[in-house]
Amino acid sequence: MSTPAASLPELPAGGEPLRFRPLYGQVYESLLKRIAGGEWRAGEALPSEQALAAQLGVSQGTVRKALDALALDKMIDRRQGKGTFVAELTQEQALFRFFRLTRADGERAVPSSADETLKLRPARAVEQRALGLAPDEEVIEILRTRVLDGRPTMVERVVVPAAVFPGLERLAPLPNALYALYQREYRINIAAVDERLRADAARREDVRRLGVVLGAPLLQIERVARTVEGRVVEWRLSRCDTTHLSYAVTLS
Amino acid sequence: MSTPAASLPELPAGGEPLRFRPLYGQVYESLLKRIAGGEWRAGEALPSEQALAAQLGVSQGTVRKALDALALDKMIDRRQGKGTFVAELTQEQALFRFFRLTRADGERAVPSSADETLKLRPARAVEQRALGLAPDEEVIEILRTRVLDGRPTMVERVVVPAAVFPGLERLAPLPNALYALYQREYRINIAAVDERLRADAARREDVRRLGVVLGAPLLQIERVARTVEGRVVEWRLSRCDTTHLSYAVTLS
DNA sequence: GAGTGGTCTAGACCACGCA
DNA sequence: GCGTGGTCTAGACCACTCT
Repeated sequence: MSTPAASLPELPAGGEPLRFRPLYGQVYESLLKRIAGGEWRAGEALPSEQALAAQLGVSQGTVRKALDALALDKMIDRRQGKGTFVAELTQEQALFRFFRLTRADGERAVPSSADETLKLRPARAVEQRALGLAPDEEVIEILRTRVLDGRPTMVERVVVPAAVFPGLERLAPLPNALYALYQREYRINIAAVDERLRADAARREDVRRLGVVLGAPLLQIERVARTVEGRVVEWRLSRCDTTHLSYAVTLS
Repeated sequence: MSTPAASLPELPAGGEPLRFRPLYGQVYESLLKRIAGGEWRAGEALPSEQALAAQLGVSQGTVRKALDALALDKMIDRRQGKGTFVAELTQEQALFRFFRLTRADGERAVPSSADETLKLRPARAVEQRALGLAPDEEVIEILRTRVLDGRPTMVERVVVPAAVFPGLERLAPLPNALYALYQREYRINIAAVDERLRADAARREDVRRLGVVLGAPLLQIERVARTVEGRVVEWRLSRCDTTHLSYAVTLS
């Protein structure tokens, strides 16, 4: 667990001769834990750089470097003249930050949902592996059709551990942006998602939900979503009709 | 053109009341131009921070901030104790940095090429648009089958402006990693690629090259590759059999 | 005007690579 | 042991937001 944080130098590998660990890295970890622990809620301001420096007994420059790293990792928002705030997923950010389907003209399409069903059931083998669950643990399955530009475009199956999201099945109908809900209702912040894409032929369920012909090529996206601490809290399988939309990503 | 650089604050929008521009941003631009202009070749060392600071008449801290930003944008490599070097695409980096196909176990598959053909021909409309070419400009088309784990997996069509890569058609057979070749032979550095993915049914050419059945679902990847200055110098269309591999990406 | 983050400087010291 | 980049500090001043 505990992702080394993209913005920080790599941690020492296992069994090393005890490597150097910079001060600002410790400040980073300390602040990260306090944020994750809920000391400040999403949207709330942290103490000022000066205050944190005094509190932690380090210079302002060191605090600044830790805060810069936290901002790079999207844990906080810094606003000149105002302060430093715990990052908040607005409905809009939650929709677009992890949603890559775009129209041919490059505009992001806004999804809505239809035919949503929720189920509480035991985890399947693949879900156990992906979510790191013990045998017999229960999951909540959300099955829904996503509509873009008025067309049913995507069949989405979302699976989360019931223990992590207790009572989620009673919150239906669910909002469009699940990750904002995770944050608001369960204080769980999705920090990154790993996606695996492949092409697959439409099955009967796809035909029924999307109106495509049997065997039509669909883009299948398998996703696991992780918190800052590296805990996997969601597994998701989406099957998309890419006739009018495509999955856009920039690699650098 | 001139991407504002991911690591720098946003540039003033058009027609603004003349906004503040930090010193380190100017240093960044200055060094970027000197690197792009070939003052130091790929792999060569830049002057030390101290030397640059003296040369530019700013403090070492300001130079450092500019160099940090350049490193973030993968323009330079910094090595403690050694120096600062213009980023170099090794054959391996070039292959993996922009290549997302991975095996089920998460290991990156190493591609090789087969059935390569090169052609010099006028640009088609779609290529003119993507590459920003004038009518009647010529392009070089590379058509090849990519083999992964011993299986023909991908049909790849690479199209580049003939004016940008003069004589490329005489360099066949081309190496596996084209971007290392672009850098070595033409001093063109690919900084980022934009990819658009969709699912499509296998056509006759796919059947012949990949051995899939007609209509089988393929993952189609359309790519444009950009230099640091934002110039699009390559357009690429890949069609992949994702039976044994998938396209993996992390969003954060 | 007070308070915040952002920039810039100058200098000390540390970790690392190499000869 | 020297030169490099990396860390840490202390302080001055600037740009921005709000009252």
